[in-house]
Amino acid sequence: MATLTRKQREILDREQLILDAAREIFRTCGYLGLNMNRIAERLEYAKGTIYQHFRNKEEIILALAAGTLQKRALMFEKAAQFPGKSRFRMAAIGCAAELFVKWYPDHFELEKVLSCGSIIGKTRTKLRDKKNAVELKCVSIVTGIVRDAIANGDLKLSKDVSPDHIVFALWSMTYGGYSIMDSTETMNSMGIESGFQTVRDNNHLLLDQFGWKPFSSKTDYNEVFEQVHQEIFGDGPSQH
Amino acid sequence: MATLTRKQREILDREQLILDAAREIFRTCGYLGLNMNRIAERLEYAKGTIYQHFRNKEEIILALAAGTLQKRALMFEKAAQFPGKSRFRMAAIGCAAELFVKWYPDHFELEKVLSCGSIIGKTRTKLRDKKNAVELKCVSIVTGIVRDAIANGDLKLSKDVSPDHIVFALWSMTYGGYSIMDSTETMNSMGIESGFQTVRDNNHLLLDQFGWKPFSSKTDYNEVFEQVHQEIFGDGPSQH
DNA sequence: TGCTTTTTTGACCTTTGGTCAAAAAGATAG
DNA sequence: CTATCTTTTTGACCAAAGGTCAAAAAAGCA
Repeated sequence: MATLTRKQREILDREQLILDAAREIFRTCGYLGLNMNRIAERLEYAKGTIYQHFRNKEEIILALAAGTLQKRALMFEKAAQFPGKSRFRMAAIGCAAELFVKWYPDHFELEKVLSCGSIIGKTRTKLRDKKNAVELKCVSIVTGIVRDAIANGDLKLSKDVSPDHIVFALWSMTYGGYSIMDSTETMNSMGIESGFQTVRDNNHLLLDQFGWKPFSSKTDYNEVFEQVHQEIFGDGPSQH
Repeated sequence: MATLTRKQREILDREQLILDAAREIFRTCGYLGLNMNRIAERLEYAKGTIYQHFRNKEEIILALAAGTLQKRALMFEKAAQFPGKSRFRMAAIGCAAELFVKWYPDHFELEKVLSCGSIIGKTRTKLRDKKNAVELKCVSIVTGIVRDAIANGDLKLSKDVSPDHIVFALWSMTYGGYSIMDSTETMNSMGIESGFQTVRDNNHLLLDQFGWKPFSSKTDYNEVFEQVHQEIFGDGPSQH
């Protein structure tokens, strides 16, 4: 039948409770501190019950990452709707990406754990695909903006550069920059005042070089950033 | 006294044996598959003996990473000595970085594991500092080339850009690109033929934008890459 | 050779991931 | 409302792995 029994709904709700508890534990205790006993204890369920929802803690972590990634996809969607020139919309994506790592700092840690081969290897393909689908969505939103820019003449690509190439470049720069910022001591020895600002600048440098108008010499993209920040993301992370 | 007893030398040598065994196990079984019992068993030592060298498996992984990083520092040193224009020397660094990840693919996996807060947190500051020192060495070699370029006029920086800024940009792009390449399924859905080539291109795009001469429109940097490859790294990874 | 110091060993303990038969709760039929 | 069947929950149990340490073995020394 279409509707769920009361019990079935109860079980479904519990899944979220487990994830909430797990996220909290992961946030404070990290990968090694997160364990099934602790989750069960906190929720006052038996350990076996947790295992009915998730095969192991790695799958819980994967589900957590998929959850925050979903939020990023929503943020990207909102950003892509920023009215105005294509490059402003791309700047809005940059704003979304930056706010995302600031709003959900634990997501980065989740990603790092999941990037380890032997850890992600414990999860089922099916669940990984679910997360990958969300990630692909983020990518395709960005690619869409690039295509729009080409379509309306803001951007003319030389024939050895594709839209995917541009997306890959921005993604590399942003992901790499954030990674270095939060996991390397060496960063502190370098004379970088604000890592976030530098990543922004570098991305705009790239977009200039690709020939995407208007160039950053003509437009103050920090102003655009602030505008996007206020108008689109002014209400902070939405918790639902 | 200055010289070591036979026994002391034996112990010192054993440290390397442990690391060799651990590297092999880590390579094939990853973080979760590496454990003290297995190392001890393989070397026919008691577990307690392993613990005399390393406090836990995380410190072994850290030592392994420091080891390969040392090789990278040596490669960077050789690359920096490439004779010719400053930007060619920088291209040589790019070549070194690319060959490094190809020659020592397990290093990347080590780095990913160590980037997890709760894992790196189990290691002593002293050991982390040792690894950081090597990393800083790599960075300072690159910074040195940037300074040389400025000194001889190949590169004129606008005053809102520092040498560290350039190094950070290149590092972000390269590290980010390699990360995405080897841990994201989404990469496959994108139309990137060769990730390595794209990272190279993107780095040169950046250097062009920073105004570092000669520009990639004037010079075929793939040729420079091949030249560096042959002349400096033609003999493959040196095992010693 | 006998004593002291250093090193090695593996039994032992604890934690944690993971399983499963039995118990409890819930649904259904008479 | 009761008896029966089905689903869900439980926590005792097991195995694997991290980590410790007192006793044994080896090395150094006079």
